[in-house]
Amino acid sequence: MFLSTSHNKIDLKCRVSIPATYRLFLEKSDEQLILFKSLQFKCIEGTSLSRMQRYINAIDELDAMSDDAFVLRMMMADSFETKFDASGRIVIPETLMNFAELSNKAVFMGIGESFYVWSPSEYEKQYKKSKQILEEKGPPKLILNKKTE
Amino acid sequence: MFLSTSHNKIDLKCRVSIPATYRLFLEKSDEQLILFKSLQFKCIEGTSLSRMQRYINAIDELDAMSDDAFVLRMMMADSFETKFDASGRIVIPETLMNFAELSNKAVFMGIGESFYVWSPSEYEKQYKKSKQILEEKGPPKLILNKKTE
DNA sequence: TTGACTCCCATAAAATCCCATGATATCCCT
DNA sequence: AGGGATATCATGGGATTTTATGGGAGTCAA
Repeated sequence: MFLSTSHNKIDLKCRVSIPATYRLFLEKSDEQLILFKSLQFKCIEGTSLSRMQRYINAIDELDAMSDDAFVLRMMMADSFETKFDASGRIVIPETLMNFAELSNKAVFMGIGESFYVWSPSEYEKQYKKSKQILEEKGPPKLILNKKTE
Repeated sequence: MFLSTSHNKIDLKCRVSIPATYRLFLEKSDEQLILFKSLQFKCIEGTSLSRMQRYINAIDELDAMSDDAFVLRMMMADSFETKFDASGRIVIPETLMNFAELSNKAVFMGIGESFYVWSPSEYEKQYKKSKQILEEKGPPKLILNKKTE
């Protein structure tokens, strides 16, 4: 499970340490790490290859000319399979550095099956936004054991 | 898995470097590379021989006299089995160079089980279109209800 | 013998591996 | 429970390998 948040340094070679807990989770389940452009936010999203596989399979099930297929294919094209060096770091591809406007700090935010990588400023912005929504609307109504057919 | 995008040069002998990640994927799974004319776009499509086999099987399940079967057989006829030279390059057959209107640059776009090879201008067009769809319609439904069973 | 194609070698730039270090965190022994 | 010993983590930088690309020599066929 990808959980908790940590602020790590990006060095001149675009290397960052993946939080050890994330890395151990991937290693334990013998999974490759995939990084890609978030479709919703200005951040990188990280997840396991097998989870990404689900989206790849979906492409074949859609009408090849459909809008969803278009967007999913582009998502694959903007994805990178990465692996750790001996000390648990990955290199963030230049495309993704630019997309998420990263320079020398990355905020890792675990959200369960995947995690986000933000620039510190973008992270702050999102964090404040969620706090504000919470104040205005109160806590979300969560249905924990919803039936998933 | 064919993922990510890269812009490679086509030299005077019509040679291009296949992105190393694609090549390694094929070598690791001991697969031949097949190139053929895309049925949907003005680009070359590349995939593994075993996936091509699935297309062939699909034809057998169609009415042999149908238009679909006819078109698919034509596609087979324009397919090429290619192999790398010692430094990981392939030669793009002239038919395919013309079909995709390639000259001296090729954009490799990995979409999972296969990849596209575009001319830079055609790639741009495709890229912009998907971005526009994303803006107008938002991410595909299956991204939004990420089931975490 | 003239193209067209295939090997083979060369190279600059980039990616990756390898070793080192200070800072934490964890263990273990009394 | 204290406190030193040990492991782990995040980070830095140099050495090595791989990648993408160019060009020439050999080969085969018509």
